[in-house]
Parts: sequence; structure tokens; C-alpha cells
Amino acid sequence: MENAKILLVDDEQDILDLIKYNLEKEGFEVTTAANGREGLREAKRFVPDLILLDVMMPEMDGMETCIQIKEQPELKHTLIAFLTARGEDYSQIAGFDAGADDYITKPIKPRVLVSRVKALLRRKSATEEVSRKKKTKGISVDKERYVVLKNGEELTLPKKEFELLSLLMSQPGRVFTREQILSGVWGNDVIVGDRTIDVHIRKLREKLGDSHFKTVKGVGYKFSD
Amino acid sequence: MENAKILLVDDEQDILDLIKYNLEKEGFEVTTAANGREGLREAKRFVPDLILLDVMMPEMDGMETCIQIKEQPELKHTLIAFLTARGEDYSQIAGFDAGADDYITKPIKPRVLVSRVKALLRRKSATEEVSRKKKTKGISVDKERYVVLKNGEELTLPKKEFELLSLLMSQPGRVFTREQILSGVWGNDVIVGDRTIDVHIRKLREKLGDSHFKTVKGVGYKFSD
DNA sequence: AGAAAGCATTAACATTCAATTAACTTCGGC
DNA sequence: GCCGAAGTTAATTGAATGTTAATGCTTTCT
Repeated sequence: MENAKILLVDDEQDILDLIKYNLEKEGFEVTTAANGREGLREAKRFVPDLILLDVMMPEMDGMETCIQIKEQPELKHTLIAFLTARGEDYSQIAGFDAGADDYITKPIKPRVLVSRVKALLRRKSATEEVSRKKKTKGISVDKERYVVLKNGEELTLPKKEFELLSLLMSQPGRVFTREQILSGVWGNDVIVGDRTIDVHIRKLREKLGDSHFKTVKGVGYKFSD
Repeated sequence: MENAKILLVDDEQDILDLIKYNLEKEGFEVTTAANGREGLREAKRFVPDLILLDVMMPEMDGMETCIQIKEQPELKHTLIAFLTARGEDYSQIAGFDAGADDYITKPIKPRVLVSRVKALLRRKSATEEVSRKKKTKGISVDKERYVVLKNGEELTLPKKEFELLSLLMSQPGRVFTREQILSGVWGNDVIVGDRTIDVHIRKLREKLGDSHFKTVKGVGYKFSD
């Protein structure tokens, strides 16, 4: 994974500088935060691929931060690695239980860190490929790149179709009423005719497969695999 | 997930003992098998939440076993993790393609294994989001998503059926008169024939099980588990 | 700028399926 | 076993949705 986004959370400025420098040298996009609370905020905003999280911090420690991060649905694909002081054997274990994906011991050796980070990101893209295959039988939306992936094949949808799909896929299985769709995709004060939504649904069905879009008569539409 | 059921498949007795001991210490229910064929049989019988599968085995190897397991519909919610020898580049392991959810490298460190297993099971229950909704012995309605959950399985009901069910389930055990049902689901000024409610009740009974809808003759209907 | 292509929307018409009705059967209290 | 209440089934119907093509608008290309 090139150009991966990494969030770095540590209360020591020296550490932040050191790690940031080394990761950016490798082409990663790095953002930092000085404590757990700030880290959580940045995580929501930045939506990184990987978060490096110091265990020992004032205000909100790494474990607690980790748990809160894991609660954010938009961050469920984000990896979390703990930075721990050598010898804290138990923090490793508790860290895993809090949902961490790896731990890296201090003192930090830049080269070790970098290869560790790369390994983690490699693993991430491997797992994501799998979950994509199983989960939605090959359909996922990439809001940032404005692209839809269907069985690994990239599709570019027109604006309205993309937004409609995004909405439906934001909660697969949930039924969205026509009203909700209108206000979500068109906005509250735009007036469109009765058949507009249907036509867009039809186009999505054409492009992505009929079976994924279920009509619930009298209620609305839902996405499902 | 407490008391998760785990099936362990490996041809080395030492490994079986070691892992079984450590997992049982954590409160998991563990069953073992010595080869792929046996593993498949146990999987069907035991229906575990997670299967730990050695890749290298005589008779039927892990990959083949995995594929066969995945073919069993009753095991579609079961996670599979491979046990692999360190050094095998996992991105090249076809295990993922065979449907594995994770891999764990040998030699096995008990504490790491346990954390890994917990992490996997956490992920599983996260994916099965809905199942942890309020447990009314298998049936619950989610008004917002317009979905009915029957033993963790999602059902989408037509509008009137859904609203009738919602009403009855809003106070399980309470008897609603036909009048109350009419005014609650149809509104006060709609006039419908005598048998309309009955027909909808019948459809609910068909879809959700006869026993949940009790008739109180001369009075009305009530929902119960 | 003008042509071409793509998009969002509408309108006219077709189809579907949930809701209802109706005709008939079964149930249960007395 | 009587009688009203509830169950069952299939046919009907109508509102909701599907479909298609035409329209006008915007963007892109030359």
C-alpha cells in the first residue's frame, strides 16, 4: 500500500519528530497528536490506515483511546499498533484484548519501525482483499476516490448514482425510505418527480447487478448481497 | 463472545495439548481433531465459532479441509484460522483464497494465540452486528432499519405486516383488541373488512412461527415468546 | 464556438405485488 | 351440536414501482 496514511499519537515531542521524519522519508503521509483525546479527534478527521499509539499518556491512555477508536464505524479498517516500553510484558496482552493489531517496543529503532509498519500495511491489504471478496461479493465504494469496485474492477458512476449507492451501502440491509433517500441525496428542499429515484435505482441495478437492490414496497429500498 | 466453541485440527498431539490447555483456561470450549477428514466431521457435528486449522497435515491438508468446510451451509458463520510455519510468506499462501479469516504462525506462543483468538471472535461478533440486539428469545423488530430479526436472521416484511408486528411486540404479552389494532395500524378513519386482520396475522404466523401469536377469542391478539 | 457525449429528470405506459375481499371451513365456549 | 368468532385460501384490485425514451441541461472535446 503506497501513500498510506498514518496517525502517530505520543506525548513526547522527540518521539513524534523521530518517527514522523522516518515514516515520511518512506513516503507515508503522517499526522501527529499529543494525547489520546486529540488522537481520537484526528483519527475521525484523518481516517488513517494505521495508528501508532503510545500506551503511556496523560489524559487518556493508549488502551482507552484504542477502545474508543474501535467504536467508530468509519475506523473499522484502521490498524492500531501500540508503542510500549520494553519489559512491559503484560501491556502487550492487554493491548491485544483492547483490539490492537500489533505492538512495537521502545526504544524505537527507525529501521525496525519502518519495516514493521510496512509489514502491517501489507497484511492489511491482504485481509481487506479477503473481506471484500466474502463480505459484499465484490462491491464496495471508495468515497475518497469517487470510485466503485465491483469484483476488483473499477467503475466510475455519475454523481447521483454514486451518492445513492453510498447512502444505501452505508448500512447494508437497512431499508431507506424514499423520503430519507430524497433528503440524503437530493437535499430537503429540492423537488423531483415520483419516478426519479426509481430510474436511478434501475441504473444501479443495471451496472451492479439486480440482486443487490431490494425493493420494499410501500417503504423504500435497501442494499444487500 | 464468552464460551465460544473452538475446533482445533492438527496432526501433532503436542500442539493439540498445548493449545487446548491454554484456550480452555480462558473459558473456551475446545474440541480437537487429528486430521482434515476428522476435522470436517467434527466441524459438522460441533458447529464451532472458530476453527484453528493446521496447513500441513496428512490425509487431507488444511487448504482442502478449509474449502470443504466452507461448503457446509451450517458453517457459514464459522471463522477459520490457519496455523502456518513461520517464514512461509503469507501473502502467497492460497489459504486466504480458500476462505481463511486469519493465519497464526508457529511456533505458537500461548498468550499471543489467546489474544489472537479473542480478537478474531470480537471481529466475528462485530460482523454479526445485529445478533446482539435485544433478545426477546429470537425475535425483535428494528423500526429504524425496518427489519425484523429472527434468531439473528434478517427478515424484511411488507409494510402492514411490519406495523402490525411492531404494535404487538411493543408490549409483549399484552392483548390488543381488534379495535386497537385497527386504529393503531390502519388509522381511525379507514374502513376495512372483518377478515383483514386475520389474514395479516396469518402471514406473520407463517413467517415467524405460529406459537408467537396467540388468539384470545372474543378479545384480540397478543405476542409472546 | 460548435459538436458530441453524458447526466438528471420527466412523462407515458407497463407491471408487480401487498392489501383486501369474499367464500368457505374450522374452532371453542356454552 | 349450536353459533359466533377466528382461520384459511384464492381471486381481485389498485397503488407503488418498473421501464423506456425523449427532453433539456451541463461538461468535454476539437
